Amino acid sequence: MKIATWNVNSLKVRLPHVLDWLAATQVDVLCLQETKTEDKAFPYAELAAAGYGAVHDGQKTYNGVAIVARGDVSAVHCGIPGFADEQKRLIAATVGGVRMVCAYIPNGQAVGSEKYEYKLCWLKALAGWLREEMVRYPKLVLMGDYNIAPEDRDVHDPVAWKDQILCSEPERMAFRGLLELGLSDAFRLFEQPEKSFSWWDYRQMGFRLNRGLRIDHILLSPGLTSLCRSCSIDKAPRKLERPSDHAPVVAELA
DNA sequence: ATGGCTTGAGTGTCAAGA
Repeated sequence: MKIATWNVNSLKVRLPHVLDWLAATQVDVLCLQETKTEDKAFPYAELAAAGYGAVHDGQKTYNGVAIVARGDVSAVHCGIPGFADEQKRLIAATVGGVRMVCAYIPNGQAVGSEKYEYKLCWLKALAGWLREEMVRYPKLVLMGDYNIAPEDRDVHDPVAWKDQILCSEPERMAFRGLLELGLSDAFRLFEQPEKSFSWWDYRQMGFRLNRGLRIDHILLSPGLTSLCRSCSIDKAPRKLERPSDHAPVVAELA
């Protein structure tokens, strides 16, 4: 089974890229973040024509998450149980016997800001819920836009980014907290090129100069880690006209 | 340079992203 995560930064704008990419890669499950659309405008028909079902939890303008998949999608759940949140940032569903959790973790804006506190609270609630969810579902994958670069090697300029948003120690501690639940970073199970990133700023030729961060991740429960055969970042869609600022991350499970 | 792009809202120009 081939699984992937992609922050598309508006599904309305990026739908042609998504459809082309699905056809080219033949992934079985694709988690989307920042659809920026309400459910009634979600392109269910276009995806169905391509052979994919979908579940979506969205809102106008901001956020919005979806799981696009071939085959049966069951036991759909939106949001973190017990954590009241207006923002549509998490959707979970079971596909092919695997629990797929698609998350758009808050950006945090600036260290010390109100949004930063919200981000840390959100991560704490996520970890608390996942601890139980992993018992219920031994085969679980958490994928999405984490808005955290876990280590300095995930940052093009670690000195400039030191203690900045996406790289601060409390954010990295929260990421390690997820690993301590038993989750593994699929990307780091394999040898990878140096300076591998999943997001590049639109400004200042960020992509051409490879000034990026690795903030999109696929984390696997122990029951899936042993089945993971590969994990990579596909930079091809980032090179297209009017790209998302994020590239998809793909993993293959036996 | 709290800037530099891009998106959605909505028709002015701003909020938000990362």
